[in-house]
Amino acid sequence: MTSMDLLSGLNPVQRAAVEMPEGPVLVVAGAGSGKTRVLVYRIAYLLENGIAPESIIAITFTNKAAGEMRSRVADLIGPTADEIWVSTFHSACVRILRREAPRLGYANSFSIYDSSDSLRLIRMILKDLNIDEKRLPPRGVAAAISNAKNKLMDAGLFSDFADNPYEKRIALVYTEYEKRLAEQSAFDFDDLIMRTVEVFDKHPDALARYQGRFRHVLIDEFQDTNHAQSRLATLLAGKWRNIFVVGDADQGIYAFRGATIKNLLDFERDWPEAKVITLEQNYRSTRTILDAANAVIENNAMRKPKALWTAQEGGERIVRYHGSDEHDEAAWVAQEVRKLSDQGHPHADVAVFYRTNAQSRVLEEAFNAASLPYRVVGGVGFYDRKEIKDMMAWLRAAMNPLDTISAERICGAPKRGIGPGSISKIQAFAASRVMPLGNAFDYAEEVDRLNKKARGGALEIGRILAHIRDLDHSGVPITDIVASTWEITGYMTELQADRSFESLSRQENLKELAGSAAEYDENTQQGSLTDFLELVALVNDTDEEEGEETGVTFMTLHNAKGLEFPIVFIVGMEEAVFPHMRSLADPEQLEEERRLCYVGITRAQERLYLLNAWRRRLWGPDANYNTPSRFLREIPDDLIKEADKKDLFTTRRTSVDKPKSVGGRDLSRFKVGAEIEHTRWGRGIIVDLRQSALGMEATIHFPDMGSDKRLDLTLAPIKVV
DNA sequence: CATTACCTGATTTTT
DNA sequence: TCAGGTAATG
Repeated sequence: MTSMDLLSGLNPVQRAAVEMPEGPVLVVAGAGSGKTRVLVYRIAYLLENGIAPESIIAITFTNKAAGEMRSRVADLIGPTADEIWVSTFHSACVRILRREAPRLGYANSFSIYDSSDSLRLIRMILKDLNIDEKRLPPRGVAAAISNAKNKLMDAGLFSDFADNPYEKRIALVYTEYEKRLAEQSAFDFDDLIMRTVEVFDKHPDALARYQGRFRHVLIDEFQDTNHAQSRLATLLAGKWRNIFVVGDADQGIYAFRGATIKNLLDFERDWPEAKVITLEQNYRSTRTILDAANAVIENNAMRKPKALWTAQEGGERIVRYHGSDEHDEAAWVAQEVRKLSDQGHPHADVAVFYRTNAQSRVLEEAFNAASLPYRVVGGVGFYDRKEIKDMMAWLRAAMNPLDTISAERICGAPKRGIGPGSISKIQAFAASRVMPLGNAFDYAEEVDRLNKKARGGALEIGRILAHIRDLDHSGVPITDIVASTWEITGYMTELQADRSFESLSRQENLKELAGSAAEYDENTQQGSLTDFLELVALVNDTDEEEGEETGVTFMTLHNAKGLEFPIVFIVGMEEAVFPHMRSLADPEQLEEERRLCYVGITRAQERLYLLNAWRRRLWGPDANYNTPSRFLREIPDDLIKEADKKDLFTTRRTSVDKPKSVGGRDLSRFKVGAEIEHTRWGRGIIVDLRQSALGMEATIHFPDMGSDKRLDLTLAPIKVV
């Protein structure tokens, strides 16, 4: 491909950005102005001009963005693209640390602790230090440590700066936390960045290697970088000074996580010879939508003025609907989606955004009631689920015996007669032999006063871990290792013995885990278990949502960044919901909410709907009456059209159509109030029935057991009496 | 040691 | 509302 062909699809400004000579470049790119395009073409341009692919590193914020960039570059220039480092900050750092970790006294097979692992560790430390969780909430400690690490403040520095009793206590915990992470050869999320920087700071030869290699450093979404990340970028680009960053200060929505748009605003100060290019033409949205977005964002005081424009004229007016409550709001969305689909708009063209994940629930109910297809992106992470964490703990414990968090976890998954008491006995033994907990199971015979059951259980755990290691060494596909693990641990058998609804969905989840392992096996020539564990640690399931694009998409506004849809609904536009309650008191946080609103609005290509509810139940028994969001007031009236309410109630949910039979079993006799008999638990009464993803879920009260059970009717061994 | 029943407690966004 | 931790019980 010639240079002419390559660049022909770009406008003059985009093209100028792509063709910038070497040296630092800042591309200020408004929403929908072709930011990703510029990055992708820049890479292609560099390659065309003789830059070796392995000397380019492109860093994005999410795995999804990295994947997209990789495939778009591959589309342009073919398989050479594989040689380029296209990754997130975190995975780039892991890649560096896999090699350099020994310099920090870590094993190459280090574990990566996610936030729930860190929280668990912090709880243990609080217990050991005899600090009451009420005096020092673990979550707060975790947040403080995370913030510190994002600012490259290690425990020592933090202690030096701690000037009140509260901070001093946190400093104590932080110090111990770091010590234990090191003992367990584990990094938490924030460590991945901070400790990579530490390697570079302490070992000039390591820094020199990467600096020499990466002749071009490209960074997407620069406004979302935190101090540690921007420092890392600065270090990497330190030798060649070819740092090409793209960002939009108006779309910075991660300050709560330590991101600071200062990095973007100070770029020219940090790189005095920098060239700046501003992309202001929007190719995505209608004039109406863009006018609304601009009108909202203008209310941010702390902002450099910038106006996006579009060549598109007019467009549909923005539709407003005032729901009476959240159910009404959701039902209205559903009926409008139905109407749109009758008019020929595919469901996949529609997205519904909300501020918090909890809001998806009502929408799901409404869409189920209306039999409309949807998919929820994000929410409770797949890898956060118990069964997944349990399975991962087995694999992690096998690969990193120092990983105490995982070793403790597997003692109870499934139960083997090893309770807290036995664990501390084994731990004491391990300590006396200077041996990691993960290796101590094999020596259970030598542990003092361990009861018989625990002893046997521990020995079995030891055998299982050895077996997993064997499988890994003999190059067995990861899929088989995963499946073998849930077999030999007895985890799957235990789940299968239980016919409850939860158990079924857990089994499904485990199979899904095997599915992602299979995907890994397919895409990797010589994979290893460690490699797979790393992938799982850094990739959350929202990233890989290929496949069915048939339904309406539900997601949080944060998740929507970087995406676009012809038709967008934003629900819950009320004070205290959006802007979120926790931001109301602080002007800076409020501006972040406004940027979030800006992001949401600019996702829409053709039509935009903004909704609020007068009355909403957020948590607990009583409802909130919130005024409409200030962001609504900031949009000029002439861009907005009020929706009429008239046909709403025709589609209100009156009854849920339940399938007569699911999975070949006749369900019509199961009704609320019906008396049934269960082969194991005896007689019971159905107190609730609901349709679920997997079939029909019933809540059944068994008087003899004194408790309710949730069962799947298609599978549970029950019959109507 | 395991199970269960309560009982908190906390509720934003995520690599 | 709900999940996760803890206390009480088998």
